[in-house]
Amino acid sequence: MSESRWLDAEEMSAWQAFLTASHLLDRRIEEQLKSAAGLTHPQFEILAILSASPERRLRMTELARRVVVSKSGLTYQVTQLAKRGLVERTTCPGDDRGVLAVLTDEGMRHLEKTAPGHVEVVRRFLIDLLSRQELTTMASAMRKAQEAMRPSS
Amino acid sequence: MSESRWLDAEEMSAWQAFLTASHLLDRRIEEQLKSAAGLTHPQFEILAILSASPERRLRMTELARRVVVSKSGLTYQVTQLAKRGLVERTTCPGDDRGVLAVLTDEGMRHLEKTAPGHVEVVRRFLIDLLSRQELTTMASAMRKAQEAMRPSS
DNA sequence: TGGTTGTTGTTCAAACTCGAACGAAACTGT
DNA sequence: ACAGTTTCGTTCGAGTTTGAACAACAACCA
Repeated sequence: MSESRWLDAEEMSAWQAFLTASHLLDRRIEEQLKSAAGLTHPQFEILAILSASPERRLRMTELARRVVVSKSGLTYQVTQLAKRGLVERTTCPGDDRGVLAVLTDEGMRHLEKTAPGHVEVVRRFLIDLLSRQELTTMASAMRKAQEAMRPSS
Repeated sequence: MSESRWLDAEEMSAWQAFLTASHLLDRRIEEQLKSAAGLTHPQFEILAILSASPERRLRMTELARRVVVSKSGLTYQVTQLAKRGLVERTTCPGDDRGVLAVLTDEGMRHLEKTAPGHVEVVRRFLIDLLSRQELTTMASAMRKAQEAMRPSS
C-alpha cells in the first residue's frame, strides 16, 4: 500500500472537468445518433471500426477490444445489428471457434449516411473548440493513458 | 444543414484516443470501486459531491445535473445508497416538491475509506502520466467542451 | 497420441440507464 | 383568486451492460 497522495486543486479540477465533459459529450452523441440513425454509440463504433478494417470484417474478440466493451456486450450488439441487416456473422477460416463480424453493403450505406451528423456533434462540442496545439496535447495525453491501461497497443 | 467537414488525420486520431482512453479509464475505475467498496462509479460520485456540498446535502435535480445522469437514474442510485444507509432523503424546507439527498455519517466514513484507492487509480492511469503543462491544457480543453454543452456553469 | 491448459463466443441472471408519463407542488399573469 | 404553465421527483417499461458459467475448439508438451 503506497502512501495516498491526494489531488491538488488543479489536478482535481482537471479530473472533474474531464469526467463531466466526457459524460456530457457521450450524452449528446447518444442522443444525436439515436434520433438521426436509430443507433447507440457502441453500435455506431462497431460499424465505423468494421468499415475501416480489411474486408470490412473483424474477429469478435478483437472488435470487442477496440470498442472497449465486454465480450457479452458485443455479442448482444452484433445480434442487434444483424437483425437489421447491417452486419453479418461469418465463420472464421482457419479457426472453427472464431466468428467474424462483417459489415454488409447496407451497413456501409447506413454508416455513410449517419457519419456526417455524428462528426458534426464531435466537432461542435470538442474538436472545433480546441486550438491545434490544444488538440495535439490532449491527444498525446490520451495516448499515454491508453498506453498505460492496455499493455500493448 | 452545414456542409460536412470530415476529420483530418490528427483530429481523428485525437478523437479516437479520447474515446478509447475515457472508456478504458471508466472500466478500471468501475472495477476498482466495485471490488474495493461495492460501489459503482456514479454511486461514488454521488457520495463525493454530497460530501463537498454545504451541510452535505443537495437537491435531487441539482445532484443529477452534477453527476451527469438522468433524473430517474439518480432516483434509482439514491435509493440503492439509502438502502445501505450511506444517504438519506429529507424533505426540502420551503419547497414541498423537493427532496434533499443527505450524506450520512456512515456514508462519509465509507467515502473516506474508499477515496484513496480511487484516487490511486485516477493518478496511475491519467494524472501522473501528464506533465503540469499537459494537465492544464487538457483541463482547459475539457472546460471549453463543458461550457459548450451546458449553457451556464 | 493423449491430456492439460488456453482461447473463443454465447447464454444467463442481475444490475443499471434512459425517456415518457405521471401526480404534486410552485410559479405566472390576469 | 384562479386557470395555465413550469418544475420536481418517482414510477414504469424497454433496452443495454456486465461477469460468471459453459461448450466447443485450439495449442502445447510430454
